[in-house]
Amino acid sequence: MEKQYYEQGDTIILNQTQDFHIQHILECGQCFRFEKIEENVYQLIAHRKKLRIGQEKNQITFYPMSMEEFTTLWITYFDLERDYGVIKQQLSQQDPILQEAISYKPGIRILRQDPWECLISFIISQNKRISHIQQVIHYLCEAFGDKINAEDGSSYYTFPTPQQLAKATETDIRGCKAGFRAPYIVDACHKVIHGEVDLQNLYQLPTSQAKQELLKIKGVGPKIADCVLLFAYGRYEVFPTDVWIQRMMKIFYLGEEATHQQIQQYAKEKFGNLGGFAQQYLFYYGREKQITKKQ
DNA sequence: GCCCAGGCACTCA
DNA sequence: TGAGTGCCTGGG
Repeated sequence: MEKQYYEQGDTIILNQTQDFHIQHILECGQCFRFEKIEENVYQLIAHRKKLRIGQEKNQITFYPMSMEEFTTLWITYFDLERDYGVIKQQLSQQDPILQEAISYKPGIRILRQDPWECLISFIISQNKRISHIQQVIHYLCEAFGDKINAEDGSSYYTFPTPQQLAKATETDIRGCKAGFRAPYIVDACHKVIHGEVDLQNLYQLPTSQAKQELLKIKGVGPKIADCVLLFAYGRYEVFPTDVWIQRMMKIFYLGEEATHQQIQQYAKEKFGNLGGFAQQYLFYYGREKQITKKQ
């Protein structure tokens, strides 16, 4: 992306609103530690920071933010160097359904999140609504993360590190309303701390091997592994297939009888390295419009 | 009160 | 190997 951002006091202003919509980015189901303050104004906690992101017609503001912090952390986080225009064009060209899904929420971008936080968040996500997932994560952060006092006098909690979370017993984690997922979180802590699953090393591995590593953790199946690969490791060729995506693929492309495997195979052939992006447009579209049968 | 939600593990054929 | 079922919890 061309350099379309500049510093103004303790705010960074981004003049690139074509392929960036803060609501689409945060509410498309890829991340959970955000809060809507008002229309098009959100608070986000990531990288141990809390920031306020506002979007008006032609500009997006990040506050509080220095140019240095923006360039070292947030350009990567928001994937700002990637030209989503090209991706959207490629996907739209081959398919009217995707074209519709993309034009419905054109401002989606795939965030590059912290693998550990992403892993735990998606373990929590099974059988839960987003508000509930957010609640459990909040409890975990409050109980085991660091409390940070912001300059404006407010405070917030960081996402607990594996070491911090490992101090929790299964009972503690159940106390955070994690329910049957509590032992899964304990297992994730154990395997990560003892190096049985090396999250840093996954960056170096081919996607299929990285997936095998993630699957070693209890409570992590193909869907959650794919979500982590996509939202933390930037493996855009994966196609996380949950119930919504399954519905969409059956309704729009493959028919009711299609198996999970056929869906994966079809997505691989059709979307290739853009599978992750296609998935996210389709998912958000389907869920928002509650598409549960052929229109 | 009942049903079910952005899956997974476990069991049993 | 594949299908069926239970799971914490809270919101509709």
